[in-house]
Order: sequence, then structure tokens, then C-alpha cells
Amino acid sequence: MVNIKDVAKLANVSIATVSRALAQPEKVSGKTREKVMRAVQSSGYVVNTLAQNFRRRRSNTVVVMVPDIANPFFANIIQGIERVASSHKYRVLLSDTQGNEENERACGEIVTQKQADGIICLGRNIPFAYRKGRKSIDPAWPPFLMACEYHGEIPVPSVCIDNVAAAAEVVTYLLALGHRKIAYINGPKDSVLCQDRFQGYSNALHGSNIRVNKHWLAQGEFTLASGYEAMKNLLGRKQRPTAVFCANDEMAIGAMQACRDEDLVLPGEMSIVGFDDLVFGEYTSPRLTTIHQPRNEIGECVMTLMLEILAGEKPKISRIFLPHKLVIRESTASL
Amino acid sequence: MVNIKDVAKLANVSIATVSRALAQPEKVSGKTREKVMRAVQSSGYVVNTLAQNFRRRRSNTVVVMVPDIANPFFANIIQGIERVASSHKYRVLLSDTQGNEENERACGEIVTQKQADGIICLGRNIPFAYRKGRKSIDPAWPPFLMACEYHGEIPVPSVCIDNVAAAAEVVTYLLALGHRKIAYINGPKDSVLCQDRFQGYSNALHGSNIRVNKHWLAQGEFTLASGYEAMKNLLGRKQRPTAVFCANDEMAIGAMQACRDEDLVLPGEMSIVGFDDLVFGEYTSPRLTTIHQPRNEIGECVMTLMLEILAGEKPKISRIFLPHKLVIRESTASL
DNA sequence: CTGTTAGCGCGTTCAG
DNA sequence: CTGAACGCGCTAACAG
Repeated sequence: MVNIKDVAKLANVSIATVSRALAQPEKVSGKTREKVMRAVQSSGYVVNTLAQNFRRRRSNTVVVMVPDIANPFFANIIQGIERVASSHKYRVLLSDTQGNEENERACGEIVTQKQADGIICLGRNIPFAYRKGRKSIDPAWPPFLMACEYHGEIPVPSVCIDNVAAAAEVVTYLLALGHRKIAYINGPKDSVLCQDRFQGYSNALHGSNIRVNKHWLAQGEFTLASGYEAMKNLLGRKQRPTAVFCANDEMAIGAMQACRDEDLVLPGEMSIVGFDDLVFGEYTSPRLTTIHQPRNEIGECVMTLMLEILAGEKPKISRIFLPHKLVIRESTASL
Repeated sequence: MVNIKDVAKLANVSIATVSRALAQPEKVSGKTREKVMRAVQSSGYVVNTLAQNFRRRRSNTVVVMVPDIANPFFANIIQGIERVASSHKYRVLLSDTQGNEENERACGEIVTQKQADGIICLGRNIPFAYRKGRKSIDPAWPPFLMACEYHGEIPVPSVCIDNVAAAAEVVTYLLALGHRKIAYINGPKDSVLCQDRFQGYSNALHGSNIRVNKHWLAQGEFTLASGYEAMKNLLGRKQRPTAVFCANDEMAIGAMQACRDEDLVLPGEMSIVGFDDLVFGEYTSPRLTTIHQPRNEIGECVMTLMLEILAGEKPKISRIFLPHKLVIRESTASL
């Protein structure tokens, strides 16, 4: 392997000059730069990033913790992160935690071991140990950001949409269509984001003097199968709702299938709304009404923020809200 | 930052002993190990992987080149890779190439720069420059494997299913249902995998003395939208097919939507088969008949192979075939 | 089994 | 603007 020393010899300069010519060309005279570049070319030299990172004490790498890569929702966020990262010579180390605490802990370690400079968490758990009840960021933590989710207690800077408002918008729309019996299939209980969506649902109902009815509340796990089950469950209860708001598109698609299996006509006999705006929602039958989240932008935004923090800036605000949008398609009908 | 020297001082041993106690405990006496471990504990020492990697000249990291992370097909493969990797203390550096040559080139560089030890490519392009017509692996290339796709000219070791056989199986099944006018929506032309599937389609037809009819051939890009368009196109031709085989599930789902938009009854008026067995296929209406690919296993297998190669073994065979399976659901009916 | 020693390849002083 | 020299933290010989 040709190293910096070889290049220096070839160019008849010192290794320091080679290093400078490559990293800070402006600090080297034009002629010397030329000489060095030629030597680099002819020798086929490439910096050893391992040595570079070691010396610089940073890896130019960011860990992205994803609860489940197989969930297409995260894919576009990762793409956004990747785009910004790679355009700034940063690498993305992906970790599919599967909600497993040990995996999450491992992500924290990657950073303490200097394998990465910071962590972006798309899930809801902090990968560092901390005392329960803690309400502030531990200055010992490495750069740490969240996206989509945020932390209920600790003000970890995060990028997301206004879930309360978005959910309220959905329900308000259903109310406007004349629905009164609106069910809600929620996602994992420990998700702040789901609590927010429920809050929005609840707020909107109250706004129309309707009280939240336990019988129209079901619980899912953000998966197709859980949406299916939750809907089956809902349909088995005494009084059926006329519309169902699902906390994500996958559950909504599962719910649609459950309705079909019960021979319900969609959307005539049941209106269904999702959340996230996955591409698949455009190809369901009927096409899914949903809330669009700017996933690419969320990814780009959180990575940009990460770069700023790594550059030494302190984040001013702890939560950045990006705009969402209600996308009306065919899965909802007026009563 | 506490380093190995501090621990050595604390434990009253040499730094070499600390290093050994941590990396090869069996080479150190029980007592010394104890002492070291206590010192590690009390000081809160964590190895600096950057230094470790630098010294060892390897990064324990593998790059995975994915053509498009947003394609859920790849997610499970990545999960398989990740599982095996992390259980062997390896990291996965994900790169979404988007079919962009520059991005692919960049992946090659990551390895030459020692940022990663090997590359797993889920797409169809080799990330290194090579002379056209080359028919063998360049020994200068770093460890390089493919999965799903393989290379038509160069025997890059790869893990995949037998696409010819699988496609033939689909068509044979449709023939058995009485279909004779079987269309095929193919994926990207430059994909060997698609050429294989077309080959299988063609073989099966020939087996029944039916010749491939140009009018029932359409071209897609593996996306929902392209499947939709291809089907629309097919439906606009003089004579309509009675069944359509799509080179992947997304196109099949797109095709179903196109049929619905033309008020065709599925599967009565049009049988549709996909390929890959995405979860979404179980939630379409009708549920999608498709070929199941063992995606997790493909990922696990290719990563296992990578570990072997990184351990110095030479791969014996260049192609590993994993079993596929025809999954019959509701999107196909007898004529 | 343990300690001493020599770098790995690079960035970065500090003189010149 | 350039070069000599040092050291980052760790592992791997080698010697004891």
C-alpha cells in the first residue's frame, strides 16, 4: 500500500506538505501543489481514512437507529439523511434495533468507542443509561438527535411534524363528512407520537362535543397484521363505527383488508384514513386517504442539524416542526 | 478520555497486558484479568475503536450497496446481513446508490480508503473500474459479493434464487389454469435477473408449444407506477392477455390498480402474479399470488460468506442458490 | 504468563 | 511557504 511517505519522496517534498496539499490546498504554493498532485496520480495514492480518523479523533460517521428497516416509512427518512451525509463526506452506519434494548445500547457504544460521531434516533428510546426522572440532556452524551419521535421528558432536539394538529385535521375532516362514530386504531402505547395523535383525535372530537368512546378505540403495533386484527376486533363489537382513523398507513391497509373480509363496501360502509402517506396507499382499493409526512425533508433536516452540532453549534430549539398535509383520496366517503 | 495507559497504571500492569486481557482473555492469568477488569470498570475505560482499527488495519465494517432503500424488497435482505454482521462484531455501512454511478464509485473508494473491509452489492453494477470484456475477478479488488443479482460476465460470488426456474414455475402454473395468453411485465433490461425471469417465462411457454408474443411483453422499472403504466399499455393493445406475470410484486400491485381502473374483475377477468412476496401482497385485493424469495436467508448467507472471505477463505463456488417457493393466493383464477 | 519496544499513517506543532 | 519531529492509542513481536 502506497502511503503519504511514498508520495512525499516521489514529489520531493516532506510528508507535511503532502498532507497540506491534500487537505488545505490554499496553504501550499501552486507549484508545490502541482508536484504533489502529480505524485499522487502516478502512485495511485489514496489516504488511509483509518489513520486519518484516528489522528483527527473523529470518524465522519453517524449512526442511525431505526426501529425496523422493513417498515417502509423509515426508508425515505434514511434517504434524506444519506443524501445530506454523503454530500458532506459523512457516512451512515445503519442499525436496525428491532426495539431491542441491547441493540440500542450497542449504538451508544459505537459512539463512545469513537466509531461514530453522533446518533440519530428514529425510534423512541435513548441509547444511553440515565436515571429515571431525568429531565435534561446529560452533557456527557455525544451528539444525539431524534426524528419523527421525540422524548417526553428530556428535551432531545428532534425533527417531526405536529402530530396533534395532523390527527385533529383528519378527524375534523371525517366529522365534516358527517361521521360521528369515529374509531381510532392507535400504535404502540409507549410512543409519544401515538399519544400525540390520540390527543389530536380526542381534541377534534371534543371540539364537536363528542366524547371519546372506549368501544371505538383499538390498539395496533404499526404493522399490517396488527391493523387487520384491530379492525376485526372493532367490527366484532356491539356498535360499529362508520369511520376509522389509523395511526399509520400500514395499519390502515390491514384494516381495509379486514373490512373486505367482512364484505363491507369501501368506502361506502366504512371510511378509513391512514397516516404517513406511503406509496402503497396510492395503490390500494380504494386509494387511501392519509396524512402526508415530508419524510425526505425530515431526514435532510435532522442530518443538517447533526452537521451543525458536530461543527460545534449549539441547537437553539429542541423541536423542529415540518409541515404535514391531508391527502384526500378515495377511502373516505360522506355518511 | 481515559486510555489504555491509564488502565495499565491503575491495574499496575503493562498496557500490553491490558490489551491482551481485553482481546484474548485466555492468554492472561485469572488474577491479572481480574485486576484489569476492575481497573476498566472503575475508570470507565472503553477501547478507542478508531485506534484499534488503525492498528489492526481493518475496520470490521462492510459496505452494503442498495439500489434503492425505499424498495421494501431490500429491507429484509439488509436485516439478514445486519443480524449476522452484528453478531460477529461487524458494522454495516449502508449506501443507497440510486443507480447512480458516482455513488457506486464512492462505495469502492470507501474500501480502498480502508473505511470498510468488503462490499456486498444488492444491485447489478461493480463499483470498480474494469476493462470492458473482462471475464474474471481482478485480484486487486477488495472482498466483493453480490446478492439477488449476479454479474453476467465476471464470476463475482453471489447469493440468489434460481430465477429461471422460479419464473418458469409461475408460467407453468398459469398454463395449468388454462391460460394461453400470458403477458409478462419485465423489470429493467440491463438486469441479469430480469433476463433470467424472462428466460423462464419463455422456456415455460415453449414447453407448451406457445411462442412468445411481442404484443404481450411490457417493460417496467420495478416500481408501482411503472407496473401501473405497463398494464395500462398492455390493456390498450389489440388483443388482451388473460393473465399477467410481473417481474416483481410492486409492479404487480401497480398492474392490479390499472385493471381496477379499467373495471376489470380480479382475478376473473385478469390473473396477476408477482415476484418476491412482499408483505403488502397479503393485503391487496385480491391477495397476490407470487414467488417467495427467502430474503432474510439471502442476507444472512451473503454476510456469512463475506465473513469467511474476510477470514481468509477462498470462495469455492461463485453462485449459491437458495430455494424459492410459489405462493398461491387469490389473484389468479382458472380460465 | 508478562513487560518492553516498535511502529501503524497521518496531522500538527514549531522552527526555519 | 516548507520540513523535522512528535505522538495519537493501540497491537504485535519479542524477550524475559
